[in-house]
Formats: sequence, C-alpha cells, structure tokens
Amino acid sequence: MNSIRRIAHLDMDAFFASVELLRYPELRGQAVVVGGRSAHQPVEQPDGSRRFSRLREYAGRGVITTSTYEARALGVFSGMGLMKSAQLAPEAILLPANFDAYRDYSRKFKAAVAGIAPLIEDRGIDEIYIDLGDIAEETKVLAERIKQAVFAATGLTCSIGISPNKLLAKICSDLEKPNGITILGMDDIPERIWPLPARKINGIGPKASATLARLGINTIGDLAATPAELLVRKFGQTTGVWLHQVAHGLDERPIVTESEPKSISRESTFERDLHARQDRAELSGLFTALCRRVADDLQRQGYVSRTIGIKLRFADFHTLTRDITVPIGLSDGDQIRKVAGECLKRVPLTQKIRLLGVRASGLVPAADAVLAPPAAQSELPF
DNA sequence: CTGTCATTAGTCAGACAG
DNA sequence: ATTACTGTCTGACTAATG
Repeated sequence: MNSIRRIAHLDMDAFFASVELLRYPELRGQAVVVGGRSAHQPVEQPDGSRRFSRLREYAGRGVITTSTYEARALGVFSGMGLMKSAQLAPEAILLPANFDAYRDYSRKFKAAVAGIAPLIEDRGIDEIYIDLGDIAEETKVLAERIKQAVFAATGLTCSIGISPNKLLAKICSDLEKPNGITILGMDDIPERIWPLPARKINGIGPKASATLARLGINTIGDLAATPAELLVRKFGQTTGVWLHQVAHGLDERPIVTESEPKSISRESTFERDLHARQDRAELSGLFTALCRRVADDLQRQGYVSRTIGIKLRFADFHTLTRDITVPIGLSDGDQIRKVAGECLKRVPLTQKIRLLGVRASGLVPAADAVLAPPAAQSELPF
C-alpha cells in the first residue's frame, strides 16, 4: 500500500512583527520593523500614549529580523542592514526583538495545532510541517480548522500549504500569504509551480540560482526542462540529481518529529571593530563571556561537547573557523575557554575583528558522558 | 617491504535557512 | 557607518588505520 501523502506546511504571517502588534495595537497598518539590539524600547508618555523610535534615529550594525507587510511595500525586508533600510523608510517604526515573547507564542501555536494533528515537524520558531495523512476530514475544512485553532490560541494568522510532500507544501504556503490556504496536487505542478522562480525551492539559495541563471535557467519549469545530465555536469551527482527531482515536484523526505541538537553556539558582532593587541583585554573578556554562555547552554540542555570551535569575522567580512576535538566531553566554562584559546592561537591576527563566536559540537548527552578518569587511575590496566 | 585502496575521523569553508 | 544570530548540511582535503 502506497497511498498519496497529505503534508501541510504552516508558516506564521510576519511572525515577530505580528506578535509586536498584539502588544502595540496602535501600530496596526503602519510600516514596522523588528531588529537591532535593545536601545530603542518604546517609551510610555505622561498622557498614556507611547513614543516609538523611527528607523532614521538608528545608529549601529543591526539588521532587520522581520517587517510588517506595510514595511515590505517600502522595499524593506528581513536581513537588510538597519542603516540601509533607514534610507528607504526613515519614518518606519523600529522595535527591538523580544525573543521570550516569540518563543511563548511559538509554543502556543504549536500546541494548538498538536491538538488537531499531532504529527508535527518543528522547523524553527515560526513554521512547522504537519502530517495530515490519517485524519479523516476534507483537506480544506481541516486546514480552516487548524487556522482557526491557531488564531484562537494566539490572535495571529498563518498561511498553510497542503501537498503530497514537504517540498511542494513549503512552496504552497507562500503562494497566498498572508492568511491563505493553498492546496495543490501533482497535476497542478505545470500550471502553478513551473512558472515560479527556481529560487522558490527550499535549498536553492542566492549562489545556486545565480549559477542557474547563467545557464539560462530561471523558472522551476526551465529547470524541469533541463536534461539531468547537464545538471549533474554543472552541479555534481548529488545536487544535479536533486535539482532534477525537485523541479518535477518529487520529494520523499519523511516528517521528522524529534531530533537531537548537533551543536550549540554563541557569537556576537562588536559595536566597533576590535584589534587583537590594542583591544586585547576587551576581546579577552568577551571571549570568556561567550564560552561561559555556551557552557550554560550545554548544562541547561544536558550535553557535553567533544569538539570546541571558534569563529572570527574580520573587518573585511572574511570569516574563518577553527576547532579542536578533545578526548572527553566538556561543559565547563573554564575548560571550554582553554580549548577555545588553543583554537585562537592558530589564527593570524593582523586585521581588526568585527565578530567572535564559540561553538560546541560533537554533543553527547551528559548522562552518557564518559567521566574524566582520575590521573592516578588512568595508568591502571582495569 | 612497498604500494594501493577503502574507510573513518577530524578540520575547515561555504551554502542555506529561519 | 551595510551586512545578526543560531543551527544544519555538504564537499574538499588530510591523516590515520587496516
């Protein structure tokens, strides 16, 4: 038996910005962006109204995390530098990100969906895949019911795409955003999927789409019409075959309902570029603090790490990493700091540094961790 | 004994995504 | 005064092991 799967992709609409609008309803209908680091918190006025920061008042190195649809209409999108977006939309409202609130709403919407359809794959804070396979209900009715449950639990809207696989469901959920439902079968691929830019496929990013464009391949339909051999020649066996498959809407990946973390990391971009010698003390303090935060995260989540790594980004934006694998898992801040310090010794520090990061990978659940044997015992045969 | 091959672990960069 | 932060995956390369 191999019946057609029914997979939904649910994506919250402008999630962070929408959560902010619940808190500040007077901003509804305005261009609002979320981003930057603290500072621009709204200020309560004597008359009870609030004063909000404008994008033109911003100074710093932050980027936009999310923007309302009104802001997007002004050409201001997530990932864009706040200084740059201030040129385009100087009067847009700027709010700091409030991750605790977003996590809270994330839990709420996921719980609401789980009450109807429990087979859920978590894809980050604002989206999920849902396996609707066994639910005996007409697809459209079911999708409406899920949307209503999410709204009842959060006051937020979402968009849902439903298709025979994850690839298509993901593309679908974006087709009628915001607050939309899109249901597509394999028959709809030529009409609804092939006209879309290749970039709409999850996994084709800026680099791959530029390479495709150089080959004259712009839409998913162009990609579907390209011989698999050509794609394999240009992208290699794995990627070439994958491109050919996805262009035809084929994807067999299962819904994955649980997973273990692979790495835990912390990084931060400085307010100004720092020099390894000149700003040595400051840099050292930040480095230690990052190690401590990684250690806290490891302990809180119950892991030890066998591979400790660092990341540096220089003034010219060139980025490098170094890591070291140690025989016994670590979760202590000082020990992590020592190993991270060894990594740092292998980096030539000529340029100024704008970002420093610390990463722990090779995670082992603390319960399974091998304890460091006392030195006196390590020489014994048993 | 030497060369080759397969396999695995470790390291690093880069692409991608939310 | 442009470009966050956290995390996953893959490919390339090297070294070690058998």
